[in-house]
Amino acid sequence: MKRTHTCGELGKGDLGKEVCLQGWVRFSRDHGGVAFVDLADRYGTTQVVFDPENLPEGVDAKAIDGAMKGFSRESVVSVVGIVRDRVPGTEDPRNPTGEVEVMITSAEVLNRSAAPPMEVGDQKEGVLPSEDVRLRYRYVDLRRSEMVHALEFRCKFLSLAREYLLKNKFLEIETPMLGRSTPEGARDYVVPSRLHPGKFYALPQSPQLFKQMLMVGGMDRYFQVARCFRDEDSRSDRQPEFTQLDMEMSFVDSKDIQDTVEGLLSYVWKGMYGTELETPFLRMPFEEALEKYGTDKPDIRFGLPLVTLTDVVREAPYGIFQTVISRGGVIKGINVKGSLAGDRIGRNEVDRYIEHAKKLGLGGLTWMRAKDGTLESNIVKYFTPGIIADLMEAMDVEDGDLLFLMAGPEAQTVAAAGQMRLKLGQDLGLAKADDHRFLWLVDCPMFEVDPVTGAKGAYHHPFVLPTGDPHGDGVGGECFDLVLDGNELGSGSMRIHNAETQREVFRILGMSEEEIDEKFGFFVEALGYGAPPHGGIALGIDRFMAVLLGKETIRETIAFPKNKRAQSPFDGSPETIPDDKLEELQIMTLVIDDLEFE
RNA sequence: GCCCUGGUAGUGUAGCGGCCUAUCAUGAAGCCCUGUCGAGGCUUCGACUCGGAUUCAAAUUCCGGCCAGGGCGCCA
Repeated sequence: MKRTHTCGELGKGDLGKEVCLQGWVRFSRDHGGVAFVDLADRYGTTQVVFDPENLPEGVDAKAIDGAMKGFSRESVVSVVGIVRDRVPGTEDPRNPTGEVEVMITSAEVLNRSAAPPMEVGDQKEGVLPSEDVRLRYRYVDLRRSEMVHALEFRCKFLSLAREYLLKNKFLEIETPMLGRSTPEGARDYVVPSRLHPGKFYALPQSPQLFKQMLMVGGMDRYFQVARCFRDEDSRSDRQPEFTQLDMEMSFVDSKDIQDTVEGLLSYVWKGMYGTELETPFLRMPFEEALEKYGTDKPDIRFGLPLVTLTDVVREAPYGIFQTVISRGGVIKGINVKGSLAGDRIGRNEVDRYIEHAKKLGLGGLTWMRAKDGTLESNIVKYFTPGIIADLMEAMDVEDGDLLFLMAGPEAQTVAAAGQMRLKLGQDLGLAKADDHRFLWLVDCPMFEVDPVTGAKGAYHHPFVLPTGDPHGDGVGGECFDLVLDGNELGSGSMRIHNAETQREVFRILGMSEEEIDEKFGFFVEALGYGAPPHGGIALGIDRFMAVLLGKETIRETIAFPKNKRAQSPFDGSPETIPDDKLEELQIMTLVIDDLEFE
């Protein structure tokens, strides 16, 4: 008999029906006579019961009993039975199907499972196996409701996004996976060409050039759920292959793109959560983000702003500050308000923050407490009453507050102070998991200068439209990042649509005319054939899902992720290939039997 | 390339120089049990990541490797 219902849909309305359920044996409880089995699938769990005392005429109890001997955990089974009310008082209110049960009249094992390497049922306060084990047996792990939820969530998100974009004139277009390797950027994943020995394709780091050429091609509005590849070391929020919701629009400005994303997310929000997303999102200039939050992706779910104190304490005869300032460094402060439990952070905890500060690369951490209208600490003696008053005003100090001061070279100290702020926010429980705050990071620089080599690099990428003369000092880029709860979820920009401007930016980035022609000639040429003003954005879907689902890593939102070393625990890739295949591709490797030749 | 954390039965853990023939839970196997739902009871099974060193004695200390994760660099 074929399945008539899933394991998540039977209810009072089905009483008396003969049904066939097929699924996995999650838990079973054999009482010697009566026996219960929780039969589960993606849709839910239904209790089926073997009730030998109450079987209808003609049912072979022995056969059922025999089949059920094979109902080991996670075995796939098929049962036929009658939907009936549960004995009063034994309903399970936690389970949507908990008002009814299926009395088995026939049972069959479809495929017996070996003892599973992990608990699949999620009623219990689960002790999950290590990620290692979970990934090796991902097909078992995927049965857990948490994984089912994550994948359903992701699917629904993308499906709503697609719905919105299609309603708004966007055209979904696929772009090639086999393309050419472009300089700069991340390391490419590379694919050898059999027909052109010695030549290689590169898998796309993003469809950037193709989507721009789609605009030149008059497609007007494009989107794609695009798989992208970057051969760089993994982190909890990135892995070799990832998914972007990629968009591009013609005849728009930055605000149009931002409005489109806000509209898109509002639509998705409504569909996912049934609530209105607050728009427009906050726009925060790049400089303000760095100044107040010490990062270009601020988490604005809580305060604890950083305060620059360099000028305030400039005259204080405190050796550490003097040295730092004389070397052009900065002093940053955080006020942990007494109302945020600053007054409950004890000396031991302060010491731990000092240790943490050192781990972040700071020389140390200066701290003070506000009491009786002034500041207390072992170093206040170096500060005149005037400086203390200025400090208290700059940091908005009240009794009970705890101040942390950090000093050092600017970039490093700002970043470390930002990390410290996040650490405090986390320790004090200031950011609530279900609170989400979007913001647009705007007014970004066009270029960043490598502090060591002095070379200019693109802050976003070389296709961003400069806001002025690209040679101008500190010229801005017409670009913006979408930030959610301290995560960069996307970055967008207006693009250069003038061929000469594009060449000029390449030159500033240190490319010769020959290099430009060689690497980007096709692209610059395209801009010369009627490229409309255009711009777009790409949203990092894996990260987006991880943040919304409250997951620590993007791997929780990907069915088959790579591990930290970019290997696939399921199929064992990457793997060597036979010599004859290498020969066909005319490839020789420098690795022989694990010996690497440099 | 570098730094940090961890590696004990199938799974999750305790132990952190001799009380270790290694704890507990879960699981698996078997038995008992007619209303459970993480059922319950009884019995049994099953483990110190690898190599070296220190020591009378190492799961425990040290060194190195391997494996996993987090981070720095890297990620236009």
